[in-house]
Amino acid sequence: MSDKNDRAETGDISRGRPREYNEDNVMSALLGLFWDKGYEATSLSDIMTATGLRKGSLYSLFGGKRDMYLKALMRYERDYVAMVCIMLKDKNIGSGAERLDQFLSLPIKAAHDNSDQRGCFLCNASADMAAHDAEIRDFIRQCYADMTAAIEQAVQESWPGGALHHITARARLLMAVYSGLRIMARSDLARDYMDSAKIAALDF
Amino acid sequence: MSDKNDRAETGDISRGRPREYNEDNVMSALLGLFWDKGYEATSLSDIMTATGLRKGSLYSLFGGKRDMYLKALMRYERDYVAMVCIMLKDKNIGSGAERLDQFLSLPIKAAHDNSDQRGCFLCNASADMAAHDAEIRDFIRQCYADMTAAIEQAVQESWPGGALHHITARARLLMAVYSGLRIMARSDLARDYMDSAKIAALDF
DNA sequence: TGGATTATGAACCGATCAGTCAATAAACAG
DNA sequence: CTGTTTATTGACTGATCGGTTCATAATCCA
Repeated sequence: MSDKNDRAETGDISRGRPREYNEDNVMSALLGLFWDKGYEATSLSDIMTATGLRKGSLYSLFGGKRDMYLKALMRYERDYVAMVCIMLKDKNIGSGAERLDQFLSLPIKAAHDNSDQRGCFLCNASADMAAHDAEIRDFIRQCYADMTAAIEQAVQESWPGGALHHITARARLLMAVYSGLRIMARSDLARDYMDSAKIAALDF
Repeated sequence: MSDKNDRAETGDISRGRPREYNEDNVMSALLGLFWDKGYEATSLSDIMTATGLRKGSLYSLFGGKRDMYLKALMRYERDYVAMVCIMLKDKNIGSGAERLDQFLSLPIKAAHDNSDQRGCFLCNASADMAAHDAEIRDFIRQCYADMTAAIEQAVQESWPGGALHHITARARLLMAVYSGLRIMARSDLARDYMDSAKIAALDF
């Protein structure tokens, strides 16, 4: 629940009473909640029990509930989106085609190997908050753009001699397939459905 | 606001005070609200103002808010999903390939010709409610299955001699692309992004 | 005209919502 | 020790939540 050595760990030398919590754990709990339940269905009391913090601490750390959501989304970008982008661009992992296969396997592994029905928080947030919050919408759009650019690198590698506009288009297609599978996974989409959609997307 | 002739219109011969509203209009308003804002963000008072009905009438017509949502989803199925399925199967409209083109044009037309950022209510509901409501999840899954079957017919027509498992896989792929574009459209995805994803999905 | 039946509207309900605040506690500096 | 700073806590706020109840209104049938 509390890390008394937070200050020592982080090298924080600020005065006053030290924090009893670890901000990283708080952010993880916050992300888990919003990822699973979305914005409105997550209440402050849910957040209090999940983080172990009281409102006073939460509101000294965040500006409000919406700010908590945005920060959770930013953490998702840092911990998940960025890692996927790195994977898609890392030639040490495998060929371009292999990395694309790994990319489209993510929704399947999550849903059926890990029984994780939460889908992709980015996609959920797009459905949930994007249409009514400009700042969140813009952040999501940037994440999509980053992922698409990373996909494009893998596509380019897997398609020597492909025209640039074809490569771009194919990357966008794969981004859409990924998002679609992630959203459909929330409805318990069967594994063989996802498998064959993946195969069709990669058989090219 | 009210249709005094509702009874005459519908041929309703029930006794008692006649309804002052048209159930079809109420369902349209309900669908519009949940489609745009999702379940939790839509309040009873939103529903009252949009439908013009008071809680008394609403709760005599529905079992509760969640029931209103499910009925709205069923209406979406009837008015949108079913029509898309018919279009995908109707040979009078065009070739299989042409119908698939029309199908993947739906997200683009909605988002950019009609400036409709609501996406697909089915996809939104999958992100919003499916993970925590079994009945809604099953209904959504059935809608996906119906759409996929309709897509499969058009794919089969556009791909004479294609092996059945390839046709099935391709239909599932196109269903995922559609869902992905619909979800990404909630974040104001650029038209040329959607266009090229569509072209890549159909260039086969 | 007088039940019987159904719909409507407004008041009302306890619960919960996000958010605030002031008292208290725990650290450091002097 | 005292004073300063920051963190934690729990009580409190007004608003709103989904839902209920009941008197009244409007229709049909007899």
